[in-house]
Amino acid sequence: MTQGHRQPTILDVARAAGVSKSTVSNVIRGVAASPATRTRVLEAVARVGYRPNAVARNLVRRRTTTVGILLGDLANPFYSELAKLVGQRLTENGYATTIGNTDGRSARERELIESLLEQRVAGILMLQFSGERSALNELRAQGVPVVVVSCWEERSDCVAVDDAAGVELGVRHLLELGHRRIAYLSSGLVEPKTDQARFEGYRSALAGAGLVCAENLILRWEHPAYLRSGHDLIRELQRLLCGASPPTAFFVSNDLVAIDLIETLEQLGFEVPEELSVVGFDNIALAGLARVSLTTVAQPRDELARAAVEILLGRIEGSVMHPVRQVRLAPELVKRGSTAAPPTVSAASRRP
Amino acid sequence: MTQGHRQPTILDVARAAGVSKSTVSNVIRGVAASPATRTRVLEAVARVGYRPNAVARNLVRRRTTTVGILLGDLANPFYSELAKLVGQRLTENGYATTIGNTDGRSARERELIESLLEQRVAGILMLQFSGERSALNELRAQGVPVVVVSCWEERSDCVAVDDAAGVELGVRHLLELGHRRIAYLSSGLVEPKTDQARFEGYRSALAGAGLVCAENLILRWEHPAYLRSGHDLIRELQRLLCGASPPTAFFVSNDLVAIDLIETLEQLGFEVPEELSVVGFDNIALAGLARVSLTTVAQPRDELARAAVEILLGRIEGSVMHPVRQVRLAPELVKRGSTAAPPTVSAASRRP
DNA sequence: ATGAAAGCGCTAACAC
DNA sequence: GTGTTAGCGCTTTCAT
Repeated sequence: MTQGHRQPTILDVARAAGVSKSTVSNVIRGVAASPATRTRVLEAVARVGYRPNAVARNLVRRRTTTVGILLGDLANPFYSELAKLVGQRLTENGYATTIGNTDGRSARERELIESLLEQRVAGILMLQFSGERSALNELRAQGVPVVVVSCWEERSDCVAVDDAAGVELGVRHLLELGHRRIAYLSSGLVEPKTDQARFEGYRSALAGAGLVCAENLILRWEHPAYLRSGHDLIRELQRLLCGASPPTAFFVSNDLVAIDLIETLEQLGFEVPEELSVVGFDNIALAGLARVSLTTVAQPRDELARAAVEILLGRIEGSVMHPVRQVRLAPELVKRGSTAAPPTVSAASRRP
Repeated sequence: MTQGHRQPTILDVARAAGVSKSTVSNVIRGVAASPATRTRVLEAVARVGYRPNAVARNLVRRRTTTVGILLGDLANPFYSELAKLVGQRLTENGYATTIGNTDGRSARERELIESLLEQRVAGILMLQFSGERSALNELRAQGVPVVVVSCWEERSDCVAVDDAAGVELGVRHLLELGHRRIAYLSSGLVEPKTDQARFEGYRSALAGAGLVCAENLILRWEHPAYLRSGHDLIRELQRLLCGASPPTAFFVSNDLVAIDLIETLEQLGFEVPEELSVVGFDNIALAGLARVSLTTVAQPRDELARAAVEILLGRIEGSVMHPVRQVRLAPELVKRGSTAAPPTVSAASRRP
């Protein structure tokens, strides 16, 4: 039992079973084994308490079965929910996962990629991507498969929702409710590329209704922060609300900030949805709570995870040299209690 | 650039720099190097595009710098928030993390541990633990450090909040508000051990006020489910609410279920906190939203993570043979809007 | 079906 | 300070 505290190796098993190393190896991997020796070896394995050393195996096979998952923030439900799904699928396929938080900083992203490369991961799933060209090049040069998830990236395999179409769904819903002055809100919590695509959707949806998007109805900030966290943001919001022709609704580029907005608006004395409507993006679990009840554009997380893993494993186990594979999924509008018809003029003017 | 697609090894660098393998190794590890050769080697590293192979290093050093994190459910904010903190601290200390979801199933837990052991992780952090004795024994036998986090476990290093004290805080708050009939609710989402400890806290707090805990005010179910998910659970809840002497308040063993309870109660036509008060446990971010505003017993997640990592690294890097280290942290009550004084009799009888 | 032998890419004594 | 050497524990030809 206590044998100097060296873990038993395949050689110990071989000796215990009276066979050679390679025979043990064969038995363990389930190839070429006569029933007789098979049981002998298995017994020996149990007797000495042998457990294969994956590190050694990985070295000699020159590949691991670990995939790296890079994400923005594990405390953000959108990422943790997605990470869970992706991890599940990976496990089912015999892969282990190692996780890294970038906190939205591209320096951190580089470090993490570097580390994953040293670990010789079989592939990488980027649930958030800074968009840095160099990172992608590095990975391509190393021949490590990558798929970018939930964020469109032409230069790489990727699977994402159709951002513009999603926003159009949301904006059109607001238009149908009768809103004409719809504000757009976004924070650095979503990647610049994604935000840009969503903003385009917003603009084109307005254009489709013969409306132009007014500069003073747009509020975007770059740091990954919430309204609550910065007083200047709240001031900007107030300026927006008290301008010449204030909005009657908001489209917000992700649920977390949408919820943050609702909190802030209510704190400022506005009622949602009676006075102001709010639409989010993502459909995180939180949005579905009765107390929150956020109307939002749902990303099909399950599909996202399924497609991402399928593409990644395809690259790892086979056709690395194939053309870029990109999947664009359809978003869906989930109507809940944060949207309603705009207040009538008389009701609106009743405000303090 | 394209060199038959074999990654450059330390030997390639050695040749390129005109030195031996070990000199390169020395430079990379930052030991014994004359400034002259140092730069020569570093140049060669850059020229050939060398990246150390961690797999090979791990094999020869007979240890990795990866720690395994086992948790119940990544989609549960309590775990994902904790996992983030723990991962952060680990990264700061040069460790990578690999994550595994047990989904609360102990079979899955065993599989994951087995896999981590094969990967030869340096240590394991169990953010949820089934309590299975055999798992712990196995790990001890392998000499792999483990610390159980947020769940008390005498047989192992662990750091957790004082569950009983936490519940007493919550129950005493309810008592002070004037509640006398306080129900206890818990689901399989929290480990049996933890639930037991919390239940004891509940009982002792009641006893401290000269109250006995009535059987018909207790609702516990074992599967990790929500009220919403099962109609029989809702029926049981209704039975509890319509009994001879119904509760005026609930203590719930975790926030997710507490929020679930509030949703269910409101759906059933009860107002929270006007008719029924609810106290949770954990203080996940969600609980702090104005729309949710859950009074709850906070676990100091930051402290939990800090202590857990400190103990684990202590074991990994040093004193494996020391006596069990256990840290019990003090919980804190966070009063919010889900608790209030019980309704007066006349108000109560006004119910439909 | 089984065994012998040659590494995988690196570190760590130990010589020089 | 630098080079030589002997493995780490396993897989994988290649003989037998």
